[in-house]
Amino acid sequence: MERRVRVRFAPSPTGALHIGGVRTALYNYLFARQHGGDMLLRIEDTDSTRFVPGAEEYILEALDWLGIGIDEGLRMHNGKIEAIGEHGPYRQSERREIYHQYVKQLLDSGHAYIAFDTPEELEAKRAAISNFQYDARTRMEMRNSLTMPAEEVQALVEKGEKYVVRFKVEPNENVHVHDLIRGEVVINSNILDDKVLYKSADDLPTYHLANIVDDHLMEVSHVIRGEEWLPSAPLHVLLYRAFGWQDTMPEFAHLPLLLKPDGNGKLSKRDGDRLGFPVFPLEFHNQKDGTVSSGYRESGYLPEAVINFLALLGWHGTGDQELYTMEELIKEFSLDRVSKAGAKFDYEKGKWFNHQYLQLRSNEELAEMFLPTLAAHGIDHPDRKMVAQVIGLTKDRVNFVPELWEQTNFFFVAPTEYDEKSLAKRWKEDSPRHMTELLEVLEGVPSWDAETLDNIVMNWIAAKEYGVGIVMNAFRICLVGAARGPHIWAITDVLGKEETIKRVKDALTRI
RNA sequence: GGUGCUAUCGUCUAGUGGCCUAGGACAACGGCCUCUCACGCCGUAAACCCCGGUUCGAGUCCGGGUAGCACUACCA
Repeated sequence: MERRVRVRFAPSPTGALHIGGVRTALYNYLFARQHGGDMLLRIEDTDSTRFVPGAEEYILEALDWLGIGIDEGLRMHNGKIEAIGEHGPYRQSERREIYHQYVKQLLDSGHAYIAFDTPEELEAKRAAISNFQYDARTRMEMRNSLTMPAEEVQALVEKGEKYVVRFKVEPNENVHVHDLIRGEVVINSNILDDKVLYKSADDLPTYHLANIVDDHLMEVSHVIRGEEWLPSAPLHVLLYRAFGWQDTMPEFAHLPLLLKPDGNGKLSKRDGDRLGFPVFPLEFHNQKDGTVSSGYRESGYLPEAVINFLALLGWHGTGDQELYTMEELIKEFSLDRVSKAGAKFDYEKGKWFNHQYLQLRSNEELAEMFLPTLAAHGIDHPDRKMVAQVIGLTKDRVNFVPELWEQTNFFFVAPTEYDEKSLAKRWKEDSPRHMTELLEVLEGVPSWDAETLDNIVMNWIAAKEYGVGIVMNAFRICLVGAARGPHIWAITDVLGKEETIKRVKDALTRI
């Protein structure tokens, strides 16, 4: 019996979507598309205390920007959140009634029990007994429905006493988890504790319960998530069994973690701040703590570059191919080609990917994207055609759109200062005389195009037996302010005759 | 501490017992191109964690060790 492939990405709205989460979403998406299945998005907001306003919108917008399409659940559509599908609601905080009946089912079947131990009591217990664990060995010493008379439990519950529902893990059983990436993982149930499944304080389940109930109800066929979930996978298997859902239990695949570039450990928000690169897809203004986190989009990354970069962090195709479109990824992606070991986040390679994709964009498109940077430098209403033209001359030397400014600024603003190093190396004793003569040559050209200029100026240089390098570099310094930039006739072409001559004259008075 | 996962150039990785004299990419370095700076192209350097075992043969399989990471909440 082949089940329809249905996968889900289920983030918590506790802040900006971490880049590792983006990769998880991507792999889920690729898997779903490849199998002609469904990609669901569910919001796991069962921890009311960690909710951050705007986070949900952020997550959906980020996926939308990256082109990770959602078939069911919550998604961004024309800037607004919409819910689609038959299995809603898709926010766990809106599914309280659903969870109630499943908590009751577990309670009634004896797979779970009510516990009244307060957080303080548990803390005291942990302090008193090293390695204390709420499990088969200790639960009979605690305040719960297994140790208290039924009437007392009921009285306390009715009185409004805060309680939790714990899963009753049967001891000494080897639980097998089949993982699509790692193979068979076996854990003895003795090391599992009686996990809290539901808390009456906010009338919400914890992740473990909500996750299993929702995946079952939403008919999820494959759970593809980060490796940090591997240790709790046996608990989830036990939960499926307790509900009697083992026959439709999803397949599991635990993805390797994204590690920090230096040293080891999971990549975190702080690493981005520390090392100077974004760890979030979009810029995020956290309304809860007032912090601002930089994003890939705002840093000038192209979504297709981020996708390609992320896809290869933990996955590799069969050949040497490194550049993949989303369509190619969908075609080639395979869980059994996902690495098992964590991948250090290589920001430098990310830059290279962006460089590659930047070259593929048209000059006009890049010009549009460059406008805000120009505006930031006081260039408010530039000639679009001219902007596209100078981008065409310089885009192959940048990794990001904003970097275009350093390469093109002299096209927009005439130099007033001249780079000392360039001067020292390229501005010789004869340069003022050369430039004065060049001025006459330029004034006399019949046509201001690259070919004509090149012919006339090169002939003049040859006739005078000047060095090409010495004249051209001095000329370049006059126009650019330094010994850098595109081909000189490309520059004069953009600048035009009048401006070119003006810059040479100005340089003559200033150097 | 306990449990689990993992281990190839600095980094991402190819490798599924002989095609491995370990391949590709990023970064580094050198050269070419050239009016400059870049881009690009060409090239150089750079790795199988250790110890045993299986086998005619091990980067590849097995065991042990070591190391790294994750988990160990009324967070996800």
